[in-house]
Amino acid sequence: MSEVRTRFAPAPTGNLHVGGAHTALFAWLFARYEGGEFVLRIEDTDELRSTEQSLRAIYDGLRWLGIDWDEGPDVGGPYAPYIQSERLEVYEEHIDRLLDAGRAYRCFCTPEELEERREIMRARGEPPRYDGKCLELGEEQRQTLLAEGKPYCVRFHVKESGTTVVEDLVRGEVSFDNSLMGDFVIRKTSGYPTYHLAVVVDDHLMEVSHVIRAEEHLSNTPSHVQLMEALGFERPQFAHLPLIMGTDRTKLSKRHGAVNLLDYREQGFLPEAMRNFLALIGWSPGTDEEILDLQELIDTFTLEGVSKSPGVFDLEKATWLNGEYLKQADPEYLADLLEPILREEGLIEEDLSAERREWLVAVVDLMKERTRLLRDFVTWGRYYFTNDFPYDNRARKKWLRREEVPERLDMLADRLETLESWDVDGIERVIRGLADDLGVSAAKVIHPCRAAVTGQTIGPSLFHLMELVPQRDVVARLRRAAELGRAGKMEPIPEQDEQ
RNA sequence: GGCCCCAUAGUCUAACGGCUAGGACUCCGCUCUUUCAAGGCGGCGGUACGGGUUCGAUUCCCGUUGGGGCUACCA
Repeated sequence: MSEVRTRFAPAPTGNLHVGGAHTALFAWLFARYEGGEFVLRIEDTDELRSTEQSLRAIYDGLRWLGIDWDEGPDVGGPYAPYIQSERLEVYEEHIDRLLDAGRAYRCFCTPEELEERREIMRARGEPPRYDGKCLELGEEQRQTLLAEGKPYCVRFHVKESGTTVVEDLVRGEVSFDNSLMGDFVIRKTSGYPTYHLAVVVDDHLMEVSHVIRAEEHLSNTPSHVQLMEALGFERPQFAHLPLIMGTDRTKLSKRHGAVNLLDYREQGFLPEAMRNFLALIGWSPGTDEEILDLQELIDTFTLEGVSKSPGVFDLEKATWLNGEYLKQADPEYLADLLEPILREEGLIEEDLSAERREWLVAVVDLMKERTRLLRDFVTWGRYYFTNDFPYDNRARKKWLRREEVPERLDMLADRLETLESWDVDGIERVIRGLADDLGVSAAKVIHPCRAAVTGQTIGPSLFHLMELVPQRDVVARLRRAAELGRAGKMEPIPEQDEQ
């Protein structure tokens, strides 16, 4: 009775989007914090838009974030099945009960008629709700229409007066005027139940204790409550979460670009960072802590900490947070995540030898301090993997096009070519030695060398980075840059962004 | 239009009537360093507005404004 059971009940239409993931995360965290159960239920009562592919995307997305479910379509459970299209008889039964009790009735109005009448109501400035036409149907007319085989849907007859009060754990008491509600459809002409009927029946049958969902459902809740009352169900607790909005302050949707959770995996987000970031939209642990691992999230999550106002999905902050996670991450782990990405870019071979793998881990360890997304490894870190990298304009302007540079690069190439031990100390000795012999500061050699070897003016410690690039390649890069410089081919590229 | 929700810097948030409204992202400056997109230090910037209640309002009440959600045989 006091057991907490929450659920995430997505419609398998399209990808798991960020908003859905946010809702799922909160419902899951609450269940975990309370030591209760978390159920995954698939609401595919939209027969036309539901797809198998979408179902897989939901599984993938949730798993990626580290959200697991105690009961669900794939794992089963005591209240199976967990896919609504497989529970049709259950809904039918409840619809019949409402029909028998006179709380629901068959409606023969066609969509066209409905639309027409709604239009009229709108024109008159009235709320465009169902006018109750078929409620007035006499038994005889009903039988005739039925006998004619006229298609119908079933509508729930809402209370005509009074108010319905919803007790919400996030928002407090919210009341709705019953006279403003229209009789809504609970069984479509197709025979499928609508969301409103199915959600109410399933939450009851599956003994969901806390209905945690996004705020867009708050307005539907009085309808659900009336359905529960008519069916004699006990009310669950409700908690309506703030919506996630795009930067234009409307509900995050396809229009905003990347709303598919898994797109962020593609972009190089770590799941723990995305999870942490999502948790921070509309919730706060109440302290200044912002970087919270899974266990900390579970330990500190409460509904009291959930805010009422919607939050904007701030990609900048998500990226920063990801960078923080990257810094702290185990290089072996990051290398695992990076391998497929690098392979896809053609930057590493299919099978990594133990030695190559070790090298990759070293590259990751050196770079992770200053990356924010895994993808940064293939852009900023491209020079570790291939000699085919661009020279950015800063490198060109500051060093590579300068007159004295080519000669120095060649001298450095000559000395490095014969270096016996290709390691940090050896490399540093050669570079500083050349600077000494030239009577210039070390920086005057270091900077051009970095520009020639990486194409950039910034990056990790030069000596450490060079150690990870084959000696032969470094020498070749130095000579190539010298040659291009002399040929006047190191001028800044106009169309390239210079900052 | 109707109903419902919301309102602390550009963004995410803390403060649940009582210190100079705290933290984070972004931006800017300084600093360390061979470089910075990393580190360290610092700075700009906020209680939407108007009324109440109160000794005292970010906080409570009302209104205004603004934003959002719902208004489907989608969920």
